[in-house]
Amino acid sequence: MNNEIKSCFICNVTECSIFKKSNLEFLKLIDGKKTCITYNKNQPIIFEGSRLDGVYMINSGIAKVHVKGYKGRPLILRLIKPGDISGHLPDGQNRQPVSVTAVEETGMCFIENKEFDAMLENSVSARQELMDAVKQELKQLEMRAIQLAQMNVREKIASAILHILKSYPNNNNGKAIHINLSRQDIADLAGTTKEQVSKTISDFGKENLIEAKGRSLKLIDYKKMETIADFYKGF
Amino acid sequence: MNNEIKSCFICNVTECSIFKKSNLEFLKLIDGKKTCITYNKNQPIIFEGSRLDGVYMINSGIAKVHVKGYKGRPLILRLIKPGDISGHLPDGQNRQPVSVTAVEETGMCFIENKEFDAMLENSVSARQELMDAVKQELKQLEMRAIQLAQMNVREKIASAILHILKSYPNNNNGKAIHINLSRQDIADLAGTTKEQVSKTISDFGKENLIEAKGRSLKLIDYKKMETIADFYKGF
DNA sequence: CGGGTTATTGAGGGGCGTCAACAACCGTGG
DNA sequence: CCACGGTTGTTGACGCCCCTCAATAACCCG
Repeated sequence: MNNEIKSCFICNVTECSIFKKSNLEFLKLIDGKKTCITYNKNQPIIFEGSRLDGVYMINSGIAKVHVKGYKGRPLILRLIKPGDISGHLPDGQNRQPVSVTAVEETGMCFIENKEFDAMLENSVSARQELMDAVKQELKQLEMRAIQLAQMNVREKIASAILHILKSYPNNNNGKAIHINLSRQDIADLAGTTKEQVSKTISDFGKENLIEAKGRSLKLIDYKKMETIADFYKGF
Repeated sequence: MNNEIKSCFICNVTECSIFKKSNLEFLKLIDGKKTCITYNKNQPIIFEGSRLDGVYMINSGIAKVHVKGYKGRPLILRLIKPGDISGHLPDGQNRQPVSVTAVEETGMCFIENKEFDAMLENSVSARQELMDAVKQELKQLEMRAIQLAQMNVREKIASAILHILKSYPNNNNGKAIHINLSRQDIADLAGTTKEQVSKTISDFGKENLIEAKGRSLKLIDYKKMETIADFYKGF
């Protein structure tokens, strides 16, 4: 967990959710105020229910957004990747509604609420971008609800795999990637059990849709996979 | 669908999501600009995918928020009641992400985007309240995701019934209420089938938790019902 | 190498979706 | 007013999907 500060001006994140239109003065302001933290694999970043006096931006790596669900069972709402924002939606009592945990080694930029709020106060476009990001989250959750309610296990797992692959960079160059997610994690993402995940992934392998062995995953037939998870735009 | 304008100053909605802290000048501004519309039972108000040049506030009645889900099957995300806002979250192409349909006769106040945006522009507290309302929606959707992913049918239907009753005024005075929702609607809310809803409601009747006959519904044992839907805060 | 975690695979059974038949309800028109 | 057809609700039978349990294999890290 090193703390080397990376300047916003050399930030390699091209698709940033809320600083897309920020002008130079703005970046300058933020650049001086933020801190950068690197989290290790499986290291918790935000705890559901805790208070947090600022906002995180993912700079590198991948993290999972999850909640403690019914009877304590975890549910992974989504994976987040560079450019995504986190911790910006505390509830009325200023508590975080979700947990965030690093999946791969993950670099985070942190801005204190004071600075963040001041920024929003002063910029119409920043407010606009924040609202757009939140809308995006709502839309995504809406899709999750549909998936969980109406898909069968096979379809849900196909969707989960596609979501995972989309979260990893270079996912479509035909190379196998190593995902640091257990079968249980995939199950918690798809809304099923780890055994079903094992069996279904094995099925997908036999059908030549993917090549999967343990945590190494390679997509072979993207088209067919999307057909199974017949899920247009989104998640 | 009459269009008589009701003044904000005599508005009977006590728990309004975004005008709670609005001062008098503010109400005065809005009062002149808004229009009021009454929708009949089952009448559509907002179409998913359509464009809408303003924002609705429910003034009276009940409406369902629903989406076209997987393979066209509907999913009801939630019921909304007086004080709730709607249509305020168009996506990037200015399209509505959800449909809204009147369940009971429903009175709506409509404000054009131009006025609404101007209001937000000018008021920190209005922005705050809008953001809070959106956060609330996110939290609620999060709960829905957990329900749909992790509860069994009995639990989901118990949750759905409690949600319905909470949406109706005077739900806890021990009187039967008439809900204009079909078994299919309840199924689309709970994430199951109409037959399961019929059977489970029948079970709940035998267990003396509710008295239900057709669309008349009376809650007998709230405590026990909540235990089944063991679902603390929220939905 | 060894012990603990994780993954795989199969067997078993129950929950729940599907189908079907019947009953109840509701608005319409004769 | 009753007849009637269409929609909605109820109930049971059936069967399959998928959860659970368990045993074995593979993997990972010290």
